[in-house]
Amino acid sequence: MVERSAGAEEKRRLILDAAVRVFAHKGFHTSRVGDIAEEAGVAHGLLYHYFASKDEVLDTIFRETWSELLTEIDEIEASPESARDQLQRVASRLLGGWREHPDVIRVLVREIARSAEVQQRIGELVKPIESIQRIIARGQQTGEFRDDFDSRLAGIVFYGGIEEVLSGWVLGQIPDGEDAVEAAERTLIDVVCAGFAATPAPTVEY
Amino acid sequence: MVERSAGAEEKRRLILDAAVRVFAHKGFHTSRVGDIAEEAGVAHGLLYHYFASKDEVLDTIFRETWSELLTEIDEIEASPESARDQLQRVASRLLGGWREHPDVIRVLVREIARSAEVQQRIGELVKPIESIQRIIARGQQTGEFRDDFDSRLAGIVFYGGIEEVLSGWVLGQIPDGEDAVEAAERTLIDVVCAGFAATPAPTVEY
Amino acid sequence: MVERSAGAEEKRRLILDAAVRVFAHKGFHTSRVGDIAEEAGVAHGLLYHYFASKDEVLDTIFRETWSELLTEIDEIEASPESARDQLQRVASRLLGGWREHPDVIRVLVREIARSAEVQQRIGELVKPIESIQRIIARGQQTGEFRDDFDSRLAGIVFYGGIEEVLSGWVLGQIPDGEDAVEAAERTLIDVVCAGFAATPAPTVEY
Amino acid sequence: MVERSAGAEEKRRLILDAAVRVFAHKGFHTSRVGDIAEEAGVAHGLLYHYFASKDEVLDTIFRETWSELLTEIDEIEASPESARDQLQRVASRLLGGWREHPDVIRVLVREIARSAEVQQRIGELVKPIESIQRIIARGQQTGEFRDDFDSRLAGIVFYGGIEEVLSGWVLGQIPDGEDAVEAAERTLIDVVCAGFAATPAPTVEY
DNA sequence: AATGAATGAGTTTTCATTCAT
DNA sequence: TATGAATGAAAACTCATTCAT
Repeated sequence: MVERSAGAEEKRRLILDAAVRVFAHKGFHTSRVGDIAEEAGVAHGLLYHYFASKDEVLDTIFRETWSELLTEIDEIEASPESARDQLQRVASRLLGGWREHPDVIRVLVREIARSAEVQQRIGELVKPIESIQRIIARGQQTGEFRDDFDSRLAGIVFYGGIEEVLSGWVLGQIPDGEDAVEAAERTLIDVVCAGFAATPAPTVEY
Repeated sequence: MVERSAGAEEKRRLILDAAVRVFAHKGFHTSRVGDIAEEAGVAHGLLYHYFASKDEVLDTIFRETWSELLTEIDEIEASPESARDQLQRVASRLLGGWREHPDVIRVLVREIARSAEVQQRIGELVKPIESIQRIIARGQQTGEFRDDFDSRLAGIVFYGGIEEVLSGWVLGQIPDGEDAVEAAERTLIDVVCAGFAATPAPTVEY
Repeated sequence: MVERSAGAEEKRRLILDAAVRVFAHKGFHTSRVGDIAEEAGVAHGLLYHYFASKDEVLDTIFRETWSELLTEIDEIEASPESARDQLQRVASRLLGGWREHPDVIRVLVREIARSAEVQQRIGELVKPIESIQRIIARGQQTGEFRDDFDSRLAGIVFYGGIEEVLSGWVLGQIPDGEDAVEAAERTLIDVVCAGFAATPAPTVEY
Repeated sequence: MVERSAGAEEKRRLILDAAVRVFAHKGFHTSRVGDIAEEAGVAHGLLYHYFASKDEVLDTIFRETWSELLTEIDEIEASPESARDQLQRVASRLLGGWREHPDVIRVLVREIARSAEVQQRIGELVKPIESIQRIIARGQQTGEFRDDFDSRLAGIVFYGGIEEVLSGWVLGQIPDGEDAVEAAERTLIDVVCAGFAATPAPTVEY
């Protein structure tokens, strides 16, 4: 990364933050470079001083957010806590992001998570899922979770639950209040982890 | 809706099917109207004989697929089966679509499900979630499920699990074999319904 | 001209009349062939059964109206009346067309009179002006009019006066009542012929 | 109106002048945006930097020309001259435009003056006629003109005469030499004002 | 660094015309 | 005759990107 003056770095941030807001509200493809520049209060030409293309702006948003996230998830995964607690903290981290940076989440969920284009450019997208899958698998090995289900699929289901809740907030389908995050987190963990739980498996009788 | 000759209806289908394939492979925004026409083997002008715009083609794809889906889900919801069985069948229907019409699912998942543009045009997108939520709530009322969790959030989590599995297939992240669908379905139901289940509730201690 | 069955001729008229209405309201370039067909209540393909192109429809409208007009003007020019009376009748004929076929006049004034394209195809457009110019010149020769002005220019001015009045009606700028036509005719003749008149200003008495 | 750099303003003019030439020779509807750009020697995209659409280019041409014209006509109307002299100067100004900017006149006459589309957008089109009508009416009040004719209709006739002369030049129907303008002006005033005149037909002596 | 004028490839859409039925 | 499905040339307009200043 090239060393830049403080003022320059400021402008870069300005553009990046503006891009997040614009992408969040209009979608990547529908957003024009001029929109971003206008939102940032700079001339659109300046964007090309800091980024090679509109695509690179999106990539950058993702990477900056994601790398931080990945670090934290890695730490959680490395902690000595129970699998259940680890899952809870992962969910908490992912859902909590919403309250702090809703627009960033909007962009991640809508423009990145399901886009094949970006998917190809960025392999890191699936890393959180992989962490979750490993946590579950470890929970199965330690006997904390029962082991009669596929941890890979279960990880996907767990992660999908998180993403859908985020998506619900993004699209305004579910109430998004002060304690909405906590409620969502609790429900998710309660329900899914109960399903994972080793013991008194529910006596399902058909 | 205008009455059309049989031959004309055929061409309309041709274009619609071609559009599904093209959107599935290149994404809506990246697909050109000419691509669709070429794939369908017709002149691009013909597309505008049947549809008002490229957008309307996407809308139509969604609506035709979705209305059929909604009918089936309504039937499931109205059946006298247990909540768990109903959920299983809903999941089965949603996941089963992948095997039968993968490209349609691709388009639904990538272009429609999370797109704010389409979302605004189409309120029906959330109906399956609502069905699921009602099924869960009813399960709680009958005592089949425990009632110490929020059925609305739980519905979202369940639906999210389904969508993420589909997404995994769409993006090629999880194996997609002959029995992948059945496996996914089983895991989903096993895990999540176990979490819902009334008895030996997990001893949650914070 | 090809002999046609009575029914066929009817359809042709239907289309032609519809075209007049449509051109009058939307202008030639802005009118689509489909608009004409719809207005006529036939399929747009049929138009090409009777006319070679959209252009030919406009040409036909012009020719059918104009040839009748030219015949009448020729008759007026050949009559033994005074120049002033001839001019009055020409003006009367041109302005009177408005009451009977406003849409035709609309099309003539707006789409044909000033269009270079049509102008080139149709030399007959200027024939009324030429008649007027000859009538004036003859009035000068007989001493009815003074001869110290250019009859060609005067003819143009006279004709221009007529056209502008029509244009005023077309564009809704001047009142268009029952007797508007007569009033316009009188003013035109009063004023302009008085200007042409050889001697002592016209004592206008009705 | 946005402040622009001198160089930018130059390019804007370049495009506007090119548009006048192109519209004058091919007509508005037949001219492509690319033609204008080519004539101006710029990329067609630049046109959209300065104007919102092809329509706006036409509007601008009209407005810029017309507002200047209206100012001058207002000045004439406000002058202490006789009605006849005022009419002469108005005619002179309108006809004189032809010698100076024939292409602008071509566009005004053919594309704007009688177009319903433009008419609706621009109410100012009729202002010169209104000035003429007021001048005539004032002439009637002062006794300079007889008052037994409708000044509104007379104004239209007068203006129509002017427009038709311009039209004759535009369409190449009347000779357009060095002194054609002066001749036309003289004939118009001679004839029409004589018709207006209160008393014994004008003894025109040069 | 910063601006915004300038470029032009690319896209949707329109619509006159043809033609099989 | 009559229909309307089918064609495809043409045109307006967009917008990411470049570059002179």
